[in-house]
Amino acid sequence: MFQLDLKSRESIYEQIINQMKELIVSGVLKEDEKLPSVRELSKILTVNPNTVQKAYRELERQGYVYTVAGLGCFAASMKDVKRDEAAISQLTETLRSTLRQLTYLGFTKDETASLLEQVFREEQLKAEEMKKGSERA
Amino acid sequence: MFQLDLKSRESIYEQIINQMKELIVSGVLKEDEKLPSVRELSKILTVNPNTVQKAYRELERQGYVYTVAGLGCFAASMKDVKRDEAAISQLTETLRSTLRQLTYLGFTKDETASLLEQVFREEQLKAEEMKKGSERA
Amino acid sequence: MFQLDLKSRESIYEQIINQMKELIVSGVLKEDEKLPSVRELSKILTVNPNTVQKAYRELERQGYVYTVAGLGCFAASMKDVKRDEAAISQLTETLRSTLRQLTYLGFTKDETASLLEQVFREEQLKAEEMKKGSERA
Amino acid sequence: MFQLDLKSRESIYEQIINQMKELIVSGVLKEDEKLPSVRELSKILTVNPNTVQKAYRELERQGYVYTVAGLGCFAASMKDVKRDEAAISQLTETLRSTLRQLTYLGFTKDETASLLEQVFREEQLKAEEMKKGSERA
DNA sequence: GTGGTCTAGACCACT
DNA sequence: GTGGTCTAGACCACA
Repeated sequence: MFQLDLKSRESIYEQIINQMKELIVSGVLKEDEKLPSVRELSKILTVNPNTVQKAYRELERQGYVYTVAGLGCFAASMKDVKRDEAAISQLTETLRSTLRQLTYLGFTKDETASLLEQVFREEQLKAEEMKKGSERA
Repeated sequence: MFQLDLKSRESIYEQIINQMKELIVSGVLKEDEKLPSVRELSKILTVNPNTVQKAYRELERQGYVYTVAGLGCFAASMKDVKRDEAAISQLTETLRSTLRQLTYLGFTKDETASLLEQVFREEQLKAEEMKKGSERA
Repeated sequence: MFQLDLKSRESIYEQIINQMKELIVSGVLKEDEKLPSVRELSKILTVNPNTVQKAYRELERQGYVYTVAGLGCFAASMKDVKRDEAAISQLTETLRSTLRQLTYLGFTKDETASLLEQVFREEQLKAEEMKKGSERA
Repeated sequence: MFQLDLKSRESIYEQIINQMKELIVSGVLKEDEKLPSVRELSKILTVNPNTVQKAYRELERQGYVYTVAGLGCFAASMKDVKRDEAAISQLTETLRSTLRQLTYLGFTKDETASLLEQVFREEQLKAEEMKKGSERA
């Protein structure tokens, strides 16, 4: 279910956040479906509960999940996801920076465009597979 | 010449690296042209010399500049820039992740594509301006 | 009759307490009228009986209801409600803190005052409606 | 400088957040002025560094401070404070609930209004005193 | 059982 | 020195 890479530069709690977003957005976790509890997930991933907690808290702050103390953490409606300007402008800045880096490395516009196309296709395939996987289950 | 943003989440030495790359790749700094010394640049930017030092070392490692002991740091030939797979695969991973984040926020494929197109154009304009600016000088 | 919001940060038993107070103070529940039993209410609200139990205990402690063993829980006379200093001082502290937070967000005195006026009016309307509703019944 | 109440229902990191907001909004901490470091403040308050860190992080998220890794945490411009709807609607809800509680305790509208007036005046006086205190220093 | 807070350490990257 | 992340425990209130 989860793939953590301890060697990655992405911190553990960020990896948890992103993979959980993937599950929620792709619909594997339906609205109001319960997420694994903090302790449960921490055992599965052999990570400290605090690390999972940190991820869950950030997910709640961004509107992907909601929390009921004593009951657990649940997938929110996609309508509740906060599409705030700050997040978007930050992502476009990252996008800009990444594209710039690629041109520094000598990538032509065409090379970059085809790379983009490839990434797009891969993501789409991945999303479809996740959906099928959850439907089969 | 340099625009440092202390409030940015990008670390200072990364900002220096990226802006120096910009200057080299765009041709503002010609091949074999001398870069400002570590001390000089650290005074201009009012940052710690160690920070500039670190940026220069990384630029050298990536082949953007070369160092001559006792003389200073010089812009390398663009042929020397290491187009190493590691850097590229890391950048594509960042790209992939960024695009994913955008879809999480509800961006459709079209919206994302047009955002990309826009970023592309902006970067191209910026590059052209820098070129003109350095030609005028 | 009851509106529980699981997504709220107010705990469930607090929501029960507050809404029951509303019913008692507004007169929808007359003096000495029987409240639904713990089991009954827990089924209606689909919450844990312990949660309802806890709410009822707290309501009794504050003097809003009284319990007769074997018979159930009844609305107390409003004279019995404990207007204890502790509760009041805590509420004023909360009030103070909330108003402070608003000024932090840049609310001017006028903005805050008009917000207060609005909240006041809404609460009054709500109280009147509840009264009418119970008189019609 | 700081007054922590370990017995309070308000958690430690929330107390730190609120008191720091007070200092920033009242102008005791000027724009771009450095806050005490995480470790420093944790020693002063005899609290765990993680607790202070949690507070600082939340302050940054809300726009009251900005962080430069390796340098420290600095007071942000008041323009950067995020006046987002979520925060405001939550505060009005708290306001509503508090006023309701007061009416339950038998407070008349007049009593509540005068209480409000009093809170307002106290806050204003406090703000003026803090300002004078910091000007004297 | 659940999440929320807290302590007392540790290691890392950056300035 | 700075903040950022993480571990390994603990205690609390709530359901």
